[in-house]
Amino acid sequence: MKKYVSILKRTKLFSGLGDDDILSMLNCLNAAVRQYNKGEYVFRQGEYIHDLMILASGRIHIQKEDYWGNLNILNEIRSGEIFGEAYIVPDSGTLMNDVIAAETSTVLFFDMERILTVCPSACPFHTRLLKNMFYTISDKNKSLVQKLSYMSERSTREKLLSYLSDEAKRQNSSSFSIPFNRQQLADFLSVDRSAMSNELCKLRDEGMLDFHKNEFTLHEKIR
Amino acid sequence: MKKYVSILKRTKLFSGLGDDDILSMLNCLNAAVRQYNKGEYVFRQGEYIHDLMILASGRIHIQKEDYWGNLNILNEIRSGEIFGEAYIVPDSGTLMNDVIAAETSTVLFFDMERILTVCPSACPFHTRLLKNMFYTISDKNKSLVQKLSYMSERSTREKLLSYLSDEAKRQNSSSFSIPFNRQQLADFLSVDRSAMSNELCKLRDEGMLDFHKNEFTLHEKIR
DNA sequence: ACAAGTCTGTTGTTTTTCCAACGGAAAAGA
DNA sequence: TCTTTTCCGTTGGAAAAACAACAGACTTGT
Repeated sequence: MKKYVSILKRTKLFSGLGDDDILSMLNCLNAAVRQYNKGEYVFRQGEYIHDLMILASGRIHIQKEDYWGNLNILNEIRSGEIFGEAYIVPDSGTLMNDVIAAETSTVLFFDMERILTVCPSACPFHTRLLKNMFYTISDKNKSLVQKLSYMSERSTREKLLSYLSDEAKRQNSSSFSIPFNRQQLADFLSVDRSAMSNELCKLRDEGMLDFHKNEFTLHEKIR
Repeated sequence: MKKYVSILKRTKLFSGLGDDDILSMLNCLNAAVRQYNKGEYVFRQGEYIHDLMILASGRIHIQKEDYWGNLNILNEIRSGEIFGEAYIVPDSGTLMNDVIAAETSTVLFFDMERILTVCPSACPFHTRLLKNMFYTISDKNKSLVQKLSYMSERSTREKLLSYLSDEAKRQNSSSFSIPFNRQQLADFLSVDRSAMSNELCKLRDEGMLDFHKNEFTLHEKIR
């Protein structure tokens, strides 16, 4: 278990905790580890989940296969991120998606029940962990709502505007950079790249904004 | 405060707790109440939020106004639901949306810091509250991810298929009913009603599914 | 410095969605 | 029962997005 402490230290869930604290908590929380090879299933649609997982290394895909067999990749979990947090409710039903290792991955499992129940020995850092966990889930929630607000726009143009508008707000400046290239932005907003590129240039020609690579500048509306 | 206990009892956050427990916890958590008239702002974009809110009565809209002044209603909070849970992270930045009373509303405010810190008097039901809160947020998270998966489909047809497919899984039957009429389903999936209606009929004509009003039946793919 | 590969804008065609409008069926109300 | 309203499917034209294909700019690696 010791070798995972340095990894866990850098995750949101264990931030602010010392090596010894983490190590003692791994016992306290009854943590388990498992390795998965590329392509191996971590969970399958229909299973019940009782643990919270942290991906210690590797890359994991949350996939969905619909009634007629069409496959879709919903989310990519990267090293240090948690997953399964949406299924910690006792009667939340079975897993809707498949969870598959996209490359060789190491997963840590934590007993949810233990995390939520303050341990009898009054493990002193449990409170900190609880807070961190709230923050992590709450943060994930926030970004989900935001993404939802972009995707609920009807047109590519409006999706772009709402996303860029939000980024300007978030970075508190009408000039800002985004963490995507064009293809990634298109995937993020679920639109066609070339159509999006086209729309971006129209917006530029109309004087709404300017951009150079990933640097964007929004302009005031002229009245 | 007493008059709110009966309302709170029916919320997920306070489920499983007795009247006296709730009342003592309202003190423990330093709860505050405020009334809002229709059209009044509860929060404005740009504010910092430190509390978790429960809507005791009324209806509240989470709205978004983009950089150029276009308005969008993102979410409707109904009586008994929580909101603001996405902003409990200390450095989560300022609120991205406006929060407005859609009708006369009563809002209860809870100090987040107190909820997350086990109170010194070891308030015996605090642990239960913490669990409930995890469950509530986690549940919200789950439904957000699901909705996101429908909306990330490119076409109306695929949005319908992924939603209906999921409902069939969830209700564990290829025959099931949905809680929407056509217009509501279209709003939920962010598509045009008539186009969606059209697509539904095409799917029916192709033998993929059948429906009568809100009752749907999915058919196996013929190979 | 050169070659190979990636990223981005552009264009024309096909496909899909949006929009407005209408009529029939069902539901709600008087 | 009769009227009014809501819901739903249908249609045709306008608008937008998807798709395929390509060329120039920029990167990367050798």
